[in-house]
Amino acid sequence: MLDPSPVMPIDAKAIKVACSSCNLRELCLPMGLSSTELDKLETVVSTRRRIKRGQSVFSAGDRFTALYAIRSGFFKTRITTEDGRDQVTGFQMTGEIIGLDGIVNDHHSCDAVALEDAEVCVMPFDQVEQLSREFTTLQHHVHKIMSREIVRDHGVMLLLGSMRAEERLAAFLLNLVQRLHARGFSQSELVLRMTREEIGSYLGMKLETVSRTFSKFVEDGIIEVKQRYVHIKNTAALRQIVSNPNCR
Amino acid sequence: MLDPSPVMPIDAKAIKVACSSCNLRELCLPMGLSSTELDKLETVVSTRRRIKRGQSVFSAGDRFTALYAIRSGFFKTRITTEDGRDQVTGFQMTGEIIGLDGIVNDHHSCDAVALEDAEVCVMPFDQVEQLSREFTTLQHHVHKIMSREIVRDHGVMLLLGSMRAEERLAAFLLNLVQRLHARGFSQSELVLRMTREEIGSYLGMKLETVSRTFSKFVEDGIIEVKQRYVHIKNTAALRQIVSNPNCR
DNA sequence: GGTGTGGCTTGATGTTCGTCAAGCAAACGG
DNA sequence: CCGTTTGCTTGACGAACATCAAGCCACACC
Repeated sequence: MLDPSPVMPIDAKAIKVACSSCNLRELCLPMGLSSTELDKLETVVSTRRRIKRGQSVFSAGDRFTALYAIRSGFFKTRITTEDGRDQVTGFQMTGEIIGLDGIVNDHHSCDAVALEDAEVCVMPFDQVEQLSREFTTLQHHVHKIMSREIVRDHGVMLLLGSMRAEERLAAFLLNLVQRLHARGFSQSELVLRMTREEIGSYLGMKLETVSRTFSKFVEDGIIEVKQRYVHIKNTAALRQIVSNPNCR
Repeated sequence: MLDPSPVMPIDAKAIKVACSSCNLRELCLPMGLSSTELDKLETVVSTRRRIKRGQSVFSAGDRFTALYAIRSGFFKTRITTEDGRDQVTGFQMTGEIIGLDGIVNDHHSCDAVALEDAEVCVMPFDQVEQLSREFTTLQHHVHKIMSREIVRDHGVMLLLGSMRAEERLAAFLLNLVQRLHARGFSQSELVLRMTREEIGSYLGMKLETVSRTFSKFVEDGIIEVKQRYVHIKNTAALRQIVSNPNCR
């Protein structure tokens, strides 16, 4: 009910956002909302933040205040233990929501690092909660986003707990290319935004093993690799590898 | 606003539930709610279900209708792939909420199997959503429960992605005993409700390795094991194992 | 144009854990 | 009570992956 303009921070980086004209609205939080609901949502998503490559949107320990919708760019989320262990818990791209980990303890438990220059929409969580008390659609959508994250994580557990190196990498590539395709990119070509080491951390293997497995796929004619560029020549073969535990 | 009595199913297993007198209310959904909010919640949590050992509360593919609060008993959740792979994604005990995986696709993506005779409170999700539009506290609490699950899953990824067998089992035992202690049980003794194979599936190792690792801990005088019964003699040593990646 | 530097590849070797197999203990059911 | 089943333990062996090491490639920066 309140006009957002007077409370907007005077910040060169704070840009008025218009979800209704955002070309990500079918991927992002506004999915399925009516136009009046969209109008209200825009008062919540009032600012954007630019993140330079290597910088974090938030870090473990930071106070939780907002969720972030990725407008452009590519992120990794990562947890670190006191004893210096590191685990990449996910890679996020355009239209995906990050920050859900912070809700439970009012502080974030992981870092969200930009793997390339990026831009996010800031969604103050108390306002998201308030609005989702008004709009059933939004409420339900927020629940779905959280549930999706849980289901995704279970999939990663399956991968880490029961797959071998080749299966993991094949599943990883298929997942990436599928998500990119949903965003209008090629089904068969992609540019990795992360290092072999980051892939390895996510997949529970060492960077050397990641590299060797890439080489193996190239030898088998399944993919072409040139540094970060990957061309998937045989999607079916990758699927085969994932779904055939006993192919040795 | 509606009296629940006339719509209560006439079912011997449907018992009127009273969250306000439930001794789990500090663990379960009602946490932090005022007494008037509690009264309302009771109209939502109108039935209980008894689950026999080996039976499922829900299975992958089942239509999602409700969340379940565990009143008594011990569960595992498990996902299965078409090619027959199996992954235990968690073990749940008294006061914990299961079923969150079902929200995103209106169908469950995992099975929730009782590892002993159990009883759950059925919480129809549309009613939970309705009530959490009325009560900020409940809304926020639901969000926290989902966020907690996400953070927990990230912890499991860390375990699966970067720990070795001994570290995994040590972390697992510490986690179990800590959760049991929060429920009033011993800090040093526990009875496992799951088989070695189920532990192995959860921890991404084979049952033989689980068994060998138990034996190793026994040899080192860290624990005593008699079948499912485990006595932790040296909690510090277990912690040491978890937090010392380079202890070889 | 050299010269770092970070990221990647590849080889040789070692360790951890999985696999296969056998045997035992506890629980169950006639 | 005995036979059967299920779960657990232990050993021998092998496969998969980690580790260590060397060298290469692409790219940024003087």
